Amino acid sequence: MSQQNVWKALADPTRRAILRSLKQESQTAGALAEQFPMTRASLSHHFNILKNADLVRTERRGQHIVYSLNVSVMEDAAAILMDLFSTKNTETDERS
Amino acid sequence: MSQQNVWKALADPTRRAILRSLKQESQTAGALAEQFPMTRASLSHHFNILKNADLVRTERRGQHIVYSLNVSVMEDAAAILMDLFSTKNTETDERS
DNA sequence: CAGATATTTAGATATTTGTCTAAATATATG
DNA sequence: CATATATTTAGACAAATATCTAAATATCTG
Repeated sequence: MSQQNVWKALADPTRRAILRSLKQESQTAGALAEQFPMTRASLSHHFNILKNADLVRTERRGQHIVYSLNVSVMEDAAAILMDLFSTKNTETDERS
Repeated sequence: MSQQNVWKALADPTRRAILRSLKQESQTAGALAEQFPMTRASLSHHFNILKNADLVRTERRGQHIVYSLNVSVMEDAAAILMDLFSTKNTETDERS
């Protein structure tokens, strides 16, 4: 997980909404898809970005794939976020 | 300030580095420009995005323009960020 | 005012991003 | 095995983004 991947993942409102939904309960890709006005293919793209940032995990259950928050990485991410706002300058973040 | 503007502003590593630098002290556009390997025009573009998110403020001082953190909005932004990670689902964030 | 310095704006361009449709893959079940 | 269901992948495309160069604007100073 690169920090940049996390920031990029969080920059999109659909992806933040996915995370908020998963915060309430783990769900299959299909269940998530019903909550968003776009194709399943588009959602799948967002899932990939969230997986790349290590913010969610997947587990196959029969035909379904269950998405859940990767809680420990969410906590890391929160720390990264907060770092930007802390008074001390500790983050070492490569420029692109 | 829309939330989306804040998230987008924070998605770029150069802009996060600008914020970290301003966290230490307010600086002129020129002083900031010396810290980044890109043209002043490109930096100016990033400044605009940060201003749009209301994360920084400007004050003209003679020929110079001094950039500083908009502390209260930075605090708001931190709250927005943390909301995504809290256990309760309170954020109401429009999808694009 | 004229020239120098500081910064922004305008316009061009290459890359990235979000979305779609169509096709592929994986699993379950009759 | 054949078909149905769930999900992902591939490929295309429009819009957004980051960068550059060149020009414009603003201020200071002799």
